[in-house]
Amino acid sequence: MPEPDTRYHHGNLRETLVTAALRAVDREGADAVSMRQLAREAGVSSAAPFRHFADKQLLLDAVADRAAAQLQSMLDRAATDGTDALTQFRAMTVAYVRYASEHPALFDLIHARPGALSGFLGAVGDERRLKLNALICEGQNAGLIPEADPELITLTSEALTHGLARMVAEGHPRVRALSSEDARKLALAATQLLQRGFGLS
Amino acid sequence: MPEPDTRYHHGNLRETLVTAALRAVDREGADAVSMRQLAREAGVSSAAPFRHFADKQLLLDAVADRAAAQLQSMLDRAATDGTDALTQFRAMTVAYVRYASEHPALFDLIHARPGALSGFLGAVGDERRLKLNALICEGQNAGLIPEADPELITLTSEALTHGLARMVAEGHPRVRALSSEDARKLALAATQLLQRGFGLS
DNA sequence: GCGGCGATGTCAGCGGTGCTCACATCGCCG
DNA sequence: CGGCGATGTGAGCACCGCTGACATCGCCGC
Repeated sequence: MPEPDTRYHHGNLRETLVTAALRAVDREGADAVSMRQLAREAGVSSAAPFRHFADKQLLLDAVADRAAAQLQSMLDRAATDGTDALTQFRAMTVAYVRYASEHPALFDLIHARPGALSGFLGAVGDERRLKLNALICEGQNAGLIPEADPELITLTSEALTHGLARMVAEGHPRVRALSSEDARKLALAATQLLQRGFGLS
Repeated sequence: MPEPDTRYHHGNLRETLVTAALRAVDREGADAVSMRQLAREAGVSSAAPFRHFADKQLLLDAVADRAAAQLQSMLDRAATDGTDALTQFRAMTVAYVRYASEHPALFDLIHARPGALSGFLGAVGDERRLKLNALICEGQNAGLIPEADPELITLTSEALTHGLARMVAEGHPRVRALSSEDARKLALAATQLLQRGFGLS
């Protein structure tokens, strides 16, 4: 018994596959991973993975779920950094863009669900939107953000940060990381949007 | 001679391949197209396409170039609609988001160049940024847009419109089109950004 | 305790893919 | 008109996603 934690027949394959696939996607992009290669790395036959994932897309979905959870936890953690709404917003923006910069392929995968509800209708998008909305209302009550339709402000700031993140992620696929100076500048720009505020007349 | 415009051996294959690939990408996504399938549709052998494109990526690059040209021409056309900078900006935003909504897979492809300069460093991004910058300076001179670092305003509006476009494109992959009402609303929001204006203190 | 049964893994294989290489064919140019 | 380069062909390689029949393992009820 070389491995104490290997259960069942050969080990807990499902878990092994997901974590290996996540690393592979992160390093080489989503369409560079192959079932057969993952099976080889896990030391099982090429057909074994299909006992756990009916097809490749389902594996990628599982990877996307895990990546989304990672991102979400980073956002949550970032939101605890500041006390007022504005700095929390800024921290979330930085974290979001930073994730896109450091894990462009995973960031892609999260928003690339081909089936039904994707990126902004999926879990991450919803939670993020809720949090942003709450922050904006809080900021308005504190007088930090001008009065205006909160829905519209939320939509706009969401679009702005997502656009920044995508621009960074699309820059050089998995080459250049965002300098912390650049990140600060971008976050500043985004925050300015809220400070100035705007809305339908 | 059934075909008068077929030159050379079998016809002008290169052109045929690019247009067929463009339609295929638009309808079914980039990784749903295959060299062999395209060859079949063109009535040539599976190896023929490789006389014109050393590998699949180069074909997709050509398709992306063509799509980018399409998009660019729509943006140019949209920019002639209005007289003042603000309405021109709004028209460009609508056109940009509309293209992303109607051709999500092509919009993806344009920004997905894996090699060197991609989306925002490529031709479309540059021309768009230049045009936006010009519009903003023009708007500032006309007093329509508050004085502030034009570079920063350009970056922000670029990110905002790109973010909106991606959110729409990611919504339901190639299912739902953007209602003209929604488009108007989004453009309004983006324009508000400029009207209010903002910049580094 | 043990026998059966479901979950898990194996093997061989199907049709598809990107891509290559030796060869055939065509048009143009000297 | 003859040769040559551009273009298309056919066979084939290695890989892929995925399938079905079969083997093996652990657990659960008898």
